[in-house]
Order: sequence, then C-alpha cells, then structure tokens
Amino acid sequence: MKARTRPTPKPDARAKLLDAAFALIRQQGYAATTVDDLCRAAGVTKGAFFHHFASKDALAVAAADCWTETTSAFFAAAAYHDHADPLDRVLGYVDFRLSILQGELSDFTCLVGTMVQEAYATKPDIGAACGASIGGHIDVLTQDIQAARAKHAAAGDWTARSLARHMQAVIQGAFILAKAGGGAEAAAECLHHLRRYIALLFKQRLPKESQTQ
Amino acid sequence: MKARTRPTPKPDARAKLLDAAFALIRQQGYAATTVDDLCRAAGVTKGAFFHHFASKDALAVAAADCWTETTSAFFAAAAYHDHADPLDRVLGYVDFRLSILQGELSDFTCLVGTMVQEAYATKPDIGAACGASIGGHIDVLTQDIQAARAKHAAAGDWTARSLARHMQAVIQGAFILAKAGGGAEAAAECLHHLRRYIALLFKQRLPKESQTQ
DNA sequence: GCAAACATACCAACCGGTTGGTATGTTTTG
DNA sequence: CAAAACATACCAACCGGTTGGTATGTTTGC
Repeated sequence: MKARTRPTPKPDARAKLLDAAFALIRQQGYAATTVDDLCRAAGVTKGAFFHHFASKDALAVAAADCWTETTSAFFAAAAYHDHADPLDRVLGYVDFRLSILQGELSDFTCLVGTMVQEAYATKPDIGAACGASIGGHIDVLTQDIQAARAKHAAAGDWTARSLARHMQAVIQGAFILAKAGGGAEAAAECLHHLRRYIALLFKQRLPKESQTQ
Repeated sequence: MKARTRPTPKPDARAKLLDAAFALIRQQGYAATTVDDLCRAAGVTKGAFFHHFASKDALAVAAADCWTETTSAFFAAAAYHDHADPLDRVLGYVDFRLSILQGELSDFTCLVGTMVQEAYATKPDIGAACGASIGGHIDVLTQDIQAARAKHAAAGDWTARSLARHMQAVIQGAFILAKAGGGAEAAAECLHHLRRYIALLFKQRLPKESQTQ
C-alpha cells in the first residue's frame, strides 16, 4: 500500500511521528523500532512523543488507524472506481496494485500486514487495529465482487468475501516473497496470477439470467 | 565415535534452543524474543546459548537453516508425492497444506515468512537464510509444475516457477490473514481458491500434442 | 493568563553479550 | 596402561549500553 506523507496543514509532532512510524516499522518491524528511533526520524523529542501517545503500543495502534484512513482515501481516489462494470473495478484494483509496485520495498509494502505478525499473539489491541485495517479493505472489495457476481456468471462455489480475502492474501504474500529476495518483480508476478484467476472465474461473462449460478 | 557401552550425555542444549526459537519467534516475532526468553523456554542458561551460537542473530540464521531441513523432510515424507500424475502432486501439495492447518496459529504458520519481514532490510544474513528456505521450497514445487505442464496443456502465459512462487505467496498471505483475525478458516479459504486456480489453469487436460501452448 | 505543545534531564529495568569457572569426555604420550 | 594435555558442554554472576517511560521545566497560541 502506498502511503506518502500525510497532507497535514501544520506539521505537528504527532503527524511527523506517525509518518516516521510508517517508514521505520515497514523497514524494520515494530519491535525493532525504538521510541528514540521514531523521535530522531521525526525530529522531535521524547517529551513530545509521550505527550501525544501514552505508550509505544499506543502509537502502534494510532499508526494502524492512521494507515487505515490514509490507504482508504488513497484507494478511494484511484481511477479504477470509475469503471461502470463491477468486474472491471475488481480487475482494475489488481491492475492498480500492480502499478504501485515501484521504488523501495518499504515504499509499497503494507504496514499492518507487517505489524500483525509481531502483534497478533502478544498485543491484542495492536492486532485488532491491524485486523480492522485489513478487514475494512476486504469489505470494500467484497462489495464490488458481489456486484460482479450479480451481473456476470462465475464458475465455482465460493463467496464474494472469501475471494476478497484471497485477494488480500495474495497481495500480502506477494510482499513477503518480495522481501524474501524476489523483489518487486516477484510481487508483480503474483498479482498477474491473481488477475488471471479472477478472469478465469468470470471467464464466460454470460449475463446472469442466461445461466443460474 | 561413541562406545555403545558408555553413551555420552546427549548434548541437546542446541536442539532445545532451536526448538524454543521455532515456538517463540512464530508467536512473537524475532526482535521481541529475547535471549533470556529462549534460554528460559529451552531450560538452559545464557552461557549455553552463547557457547552454541555466536550471537542472537547467529541463532536466527541457524534456526532458519534448521527450519529448511525440517520442513523439507516433512514435505518430502508426505503421501502426495506418490501420485503418478505430476498435476495430482501439485494439487496434492495444496490439499496437504490444507490438512495441516490445525491447532494454534503458531503451530502451522511459517517461521521464515515471519522472520523475513523483520530482517529483510536490516539483517542481510538472516534475510538470506529465510530467502533460501522459501526459495528451496519453490524449487521443489517448480519441478512438479514443470512436469505437469509437460503432460497436460495449460491455459495462459506463465512459467512454472512463477506459479510456484504464487503458491508460496498465497500460503504466506493466508497466514497473515489468519493472524489478522481470520484464523485457520480464513487460511483454508485461501488455499481452496488457490486449488481452484490451479485446477482452472489445467482445466482442459488435453494431452500436450493436441494443443500447442 | 493559561492550557496545550513541546523540550530537557533523568531513571530503573532490561538486553545482548562476557567472564571465570566446573564437570565430563577424548586424545596424546611416556 | 595411565597420567597429562586438550576439547566440549555447560553454568552463575556480572557488565555497560539501551529502552520505554517519567518528572519537571519552557515555549507557543488563543
């Protein structure tokens, strides 16, 4: 997920800290990122940190929430939403995700996907915030998939939500593959397979009424 | 080597530490797992730890290497390899991975997939060991996919290796989804989609000579 | 003027790693 | 063969730097 600098009117310490958290946690993970690291990267002092966040964990929750808002807005503003056909929107989403696999790994990988691995068992609040972020994204995707199914016949026995989850899994897994040495190209290959799968599922493109699913 | 009349006391501190590393890192991640945590879980002292491993990072590399051996043997011994048809072996692999989605999350998730997220940018040796582990797994899968393609016609323009990578990505992504709140069921759903994709790719099952790919 | 927003200085606990040492087995050598 | 020399495996106590967090100012904006 691409998240550039937050467009904040005044660059207060809180926003700068959240920005630093995005960058550092995506590079090193959460546990390896110290409060001092964050303060240094943000150009603020520790006093400012603990003025805005009750604890390091609280910053992680805030960062996950901020990530949710930032990425939601980012994807909501993308052009693929303009397609009239919901299936084109679903495929357009994959294409859009392909198009943002640019630059450093830490520029396009997912903050909450990284964090949830460290937090799921030991930090319930952080895990919940990460889960909500991914879950919200799945919800949006589910709607377009649902609409695509209502319009086009699709092969197989599956739910819209399960396909939306699968799409997120492929994306998250593609990031791991990229980090494991494959780079952005390996991630792109995975998204191409995902696109092919969705196309195959909806291959026949029969109008719904001509074939009961 | 060793006289059978006087069996030497088994030097198992190393093995116990690696076992503890498997469990703790899969639960908490690498950075959050301290050397003291590992020693406590393994029932050994810090002195024993640094006798067997030069540093905490060296243990991580050893754990990744041990993971490679352990999982390679585990999958090599699985029954799905007995299928005569390579496509059945590929699908059998997915079914096998589905069958082991049991128990706690930390019992079936991937050590190196977890570690590489924390290590890829800051700990090159750990990242490399994790990459090699996933890469080796991909190599094995690639062979069966290659063979399946030689025997059956398949739809689309893709390489055996890219499909093997995609399979690993789905599996890794399924683990993230599970950790993000979906549990083992969400992971299973993803693997079902993966299985359906592979089946669709090879759907026609025409003998190779009757259709040039 | 006063509360929020920041800075400075500091701390107690913790962390990775070291030290000196023991107990036990193995190899070498007279 | 047996003593001496060496090697391996492990342990308890300790060390210095780091960490998340706090206590106490100082500045800024309304």
